[in-house]
Amino acid sequence: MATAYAVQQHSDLPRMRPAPPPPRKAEAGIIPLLPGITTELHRIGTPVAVARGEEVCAAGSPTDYVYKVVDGTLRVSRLLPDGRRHIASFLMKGDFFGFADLGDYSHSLEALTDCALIRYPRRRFDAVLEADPQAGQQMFRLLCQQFNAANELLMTLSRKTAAERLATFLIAMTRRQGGAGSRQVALAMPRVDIADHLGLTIETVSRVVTQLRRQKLIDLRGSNDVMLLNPDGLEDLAGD
Amino acid sequence: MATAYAVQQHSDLPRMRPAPPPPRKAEAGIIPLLPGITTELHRIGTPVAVARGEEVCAAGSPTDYVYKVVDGTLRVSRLLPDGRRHIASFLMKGDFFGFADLGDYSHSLEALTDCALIRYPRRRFDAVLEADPQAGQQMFRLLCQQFNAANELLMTLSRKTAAERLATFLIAMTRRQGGAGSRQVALAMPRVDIADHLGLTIETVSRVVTQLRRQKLIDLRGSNDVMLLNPDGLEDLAGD
DNA sequence: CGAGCTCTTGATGTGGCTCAAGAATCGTGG
DNA sequence: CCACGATTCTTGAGCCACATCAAGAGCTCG
Repeated sequence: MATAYAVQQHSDLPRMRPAPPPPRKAEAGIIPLLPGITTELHRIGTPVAVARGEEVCAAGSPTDYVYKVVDGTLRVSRLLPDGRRHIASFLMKGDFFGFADLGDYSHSLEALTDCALIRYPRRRFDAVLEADPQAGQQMFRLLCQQFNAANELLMTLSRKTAAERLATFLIAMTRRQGGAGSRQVALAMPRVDIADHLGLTIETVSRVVTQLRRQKLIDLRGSNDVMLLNPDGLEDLAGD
Repeated sequence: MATAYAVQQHSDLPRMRPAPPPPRKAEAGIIPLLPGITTELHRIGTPVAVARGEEVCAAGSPTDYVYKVVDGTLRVSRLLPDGRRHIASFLMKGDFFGFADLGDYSHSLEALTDCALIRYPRRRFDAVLEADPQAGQQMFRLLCQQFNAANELLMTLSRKTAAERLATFLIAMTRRQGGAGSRQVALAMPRVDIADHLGLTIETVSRVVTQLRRQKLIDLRGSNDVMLLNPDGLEDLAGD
């Protein structure tokens, strides 16, 4: 489960992709922040600031902490030995990380933007969950949501076309960022992250974006600022 | 979230695949079975027998029950409106179904073999989880496992080749069925289910099986009885 | 023992990947 | 505020892994 293996190329494997450059290790500067948690958890959390591009924790390292996102966007990713990458999810305000991992983190957590997090020592976190049923319920519900999101993505990756994947992604991101009726998204992640999330390449993502634009389903104001011109049409394309 | 939509073909969508025939509805015959659960849960469970091919519950129907598998193998699947299918997981002895779904089931549950299940009324199930922290913890751990399995599959579907996917699948199934050192699997599911699990077609699965056989990585005794001739080689191929 | 599956194999097609330039965009320092 | 180097994004040409289409070959179970 370690991240940086030597490359052991197999005879007929796809050619290797250079692994993305390892992000700088987070300095974990302590900043003052109101926790805003409704349970016992707020007593054991420490506010932490993380700069854009920093790695908060590495896949394979021991799960010493659980994190809650207060502000900013992060990516949850994992590498194959030869550098192929998958981004399991993007985390935003209110999302938790690390409480489903047992011994070690299965994924890395990296900041896409400057972020404000709250860090909970794992042992105490577990202790609170045991002692406070309220908190336990809340974490259980949260884990359910994450599990359901993972299953959505499974359907998307296993059976949808590139255009359907992107439509699904854009709708989901728009909802998360602005609520149900919203028609605008400021995507915090570059194309390569979208590609690695959707099981595509940057080029394909780029091509599909222009295709959706030509079909008047979306419009761009700067490459990461997306406007949904025809949400119903997009939804239709996304399927289910 | 309903299953049987009218087909609304989009201009340039992939051609439709005929939806798999709807399985017969389960008769849910009550049979005598020892529950074998270590918590309060055993008091509210009812043994249920389900015949091969029957649907235990349908995607989109209300989550009236949670199920535990006592014996047999089932598939957890979901359809796109045009019939494309994904199988999220296969359930075996000890696995639970339905406790992560909120209002309605997001997936269908269908028996691949004759099965023995235990059925828990959802309301009472939730009540037990609230009252019995022991049971709550157990379900939380179980959900963690399912979540981690889903993430494994995400990595597989997003970035692995057909051969790597099948190798990953065969190793996982072998471990689940016979433990770490085992070298044999009796696959309970037909090729089409493997294909829908791994995001491939039957033909590709079939071709990869023969390819792995030619490479002396596996051998078959009957099309569903697999022997791992070279587990390390397979593992290598599976990656990570 | 034969009807209906499921599985295998072959021929051909194609969606998305790879390789290769450019064009925008973004930081950064002068 | 602008120049410019670096990064990200777009676009094109060609290719390849896997899908599709089409037969057969085994199984399985009345």
